[in-house]
Amino acid sequence: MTSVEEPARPGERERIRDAARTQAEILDVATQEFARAGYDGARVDEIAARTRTTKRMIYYYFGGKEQLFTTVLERAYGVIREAEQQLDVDHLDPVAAIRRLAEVTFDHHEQHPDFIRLVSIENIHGAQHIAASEKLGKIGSPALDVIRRILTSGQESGLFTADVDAVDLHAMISSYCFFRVSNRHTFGALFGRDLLDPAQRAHYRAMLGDMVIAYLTAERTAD
Amino acid sequence: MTSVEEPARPGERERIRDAARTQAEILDVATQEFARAGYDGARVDEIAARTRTTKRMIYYYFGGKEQLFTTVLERAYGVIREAEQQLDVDHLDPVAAIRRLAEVTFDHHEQHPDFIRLVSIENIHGAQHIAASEKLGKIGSPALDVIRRILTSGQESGLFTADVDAVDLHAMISSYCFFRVSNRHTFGALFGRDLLDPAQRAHYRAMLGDMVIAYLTAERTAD
DNA sequence: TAGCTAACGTACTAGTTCGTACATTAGTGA
DNA sequence: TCACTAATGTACGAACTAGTACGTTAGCTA
Repeated sequence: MTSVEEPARPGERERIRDAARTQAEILDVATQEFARAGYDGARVDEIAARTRTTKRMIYYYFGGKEQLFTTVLERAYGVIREAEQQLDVDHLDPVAAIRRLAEVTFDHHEQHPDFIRLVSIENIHGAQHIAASEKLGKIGSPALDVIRRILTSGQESGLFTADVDAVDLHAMISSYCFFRVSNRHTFGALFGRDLLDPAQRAHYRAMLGDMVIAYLTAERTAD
Repeated sequence: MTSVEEPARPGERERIRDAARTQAEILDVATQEFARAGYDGARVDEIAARTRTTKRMIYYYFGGKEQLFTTVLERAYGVIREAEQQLDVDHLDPVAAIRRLAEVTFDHHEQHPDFIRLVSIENIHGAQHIAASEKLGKIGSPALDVIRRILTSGQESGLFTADVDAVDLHAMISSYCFFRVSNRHTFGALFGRDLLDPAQRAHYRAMLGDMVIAYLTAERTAD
């Protein structure tokens, strides 16, 4: 979890009333509850019960279930973006840079299953909350800029032969990482293989990198 | 839709009572409703209202909402399996066969968005309905057998260098095809690109084939 | 330290939703 | 054609659930 709970730094005794802490606590629990049960399956009463505050405060701070979910989404996407901004691969050659990018994406998806579930849920609802959000609409993805730079560099040097742009490549990498987490349960039930098996982790991680590099550098028949 | 409605073959006048037809009609509508709104978002009353029968019959034939969803899933997976059984690529060389397999998978996902949504929903609920289903547990995938054959052939001939088994490759192909449909909305909202844009269809279809072939046939550093 | 307001809690309601008790009839087999 | 049962319709209830009216208080500021 991306818990923002500060366990009352020593010396600073915990106040009874703390708007920021209450909001953060609601968002933490709401994230779990929405990820657990989906939008309609989530219960506002359940979220309230698992915080130190009451349902009243959810409506006081967030307005309603719908806006609460939107805020949960906004915060979850914010975490991703922050992580993407940490990404520094400019010192690597294009092939190594792309592999590194793929690996970081792979790791990040694995480490944030709740985020994956929220995105799946948002897709079931046609991305209506993203559309309704001021914050989520306009902000681009830092990862996309990174991909764009690597891709240009690789294509100019002739290393990369594939006819793709940054968004395409991002979709390719994301689909692999996302599916592994989002479809873990049905895939496991139907094929008897746990895509998140720790023993297989390195294998799947390498597979992604190999796949992307192979695609980008494959010999193409001129067309 | 996989509508099973037989519009009363001429000469055979439509009976008032027809168990098979009633059940099929319920399943058709339930498929749409569950795919539209998710498990908890779906309304039993809404399903009933959109059939020519009543809610009473849903409980009469299926027992309840939960079992109805399970039956909907069973039928949806059945359709996929049937399609996979049509697949005949044994006359093609391994490279062409894999590309054909990828293309058929690509097409099939695109043509059955409701199925994709149902699987996404089932994953949100931890694949509990698949686990509860007698039918869904044991049946393997015909596509897997096909992949297994192609892979063996390609690896024996030295064409394929990648260290993957059939399940891995199936996951790789599925993830690409699945994501394109399942995450269409959030991806579109965030990156301004519709992955299902008809004008881009051929591009994405070729991209998948290129990717898989490149991965399977890439020159490997011996390890 | 007084008072003001943001922050909070309790108790309730209106509407919804899954599920069922009970009554009825179409169609079939003897 | 008669009786029997699978198939069907109506009406209702119990439980849940998002949201709110109203009252209270912690803690800051003048």
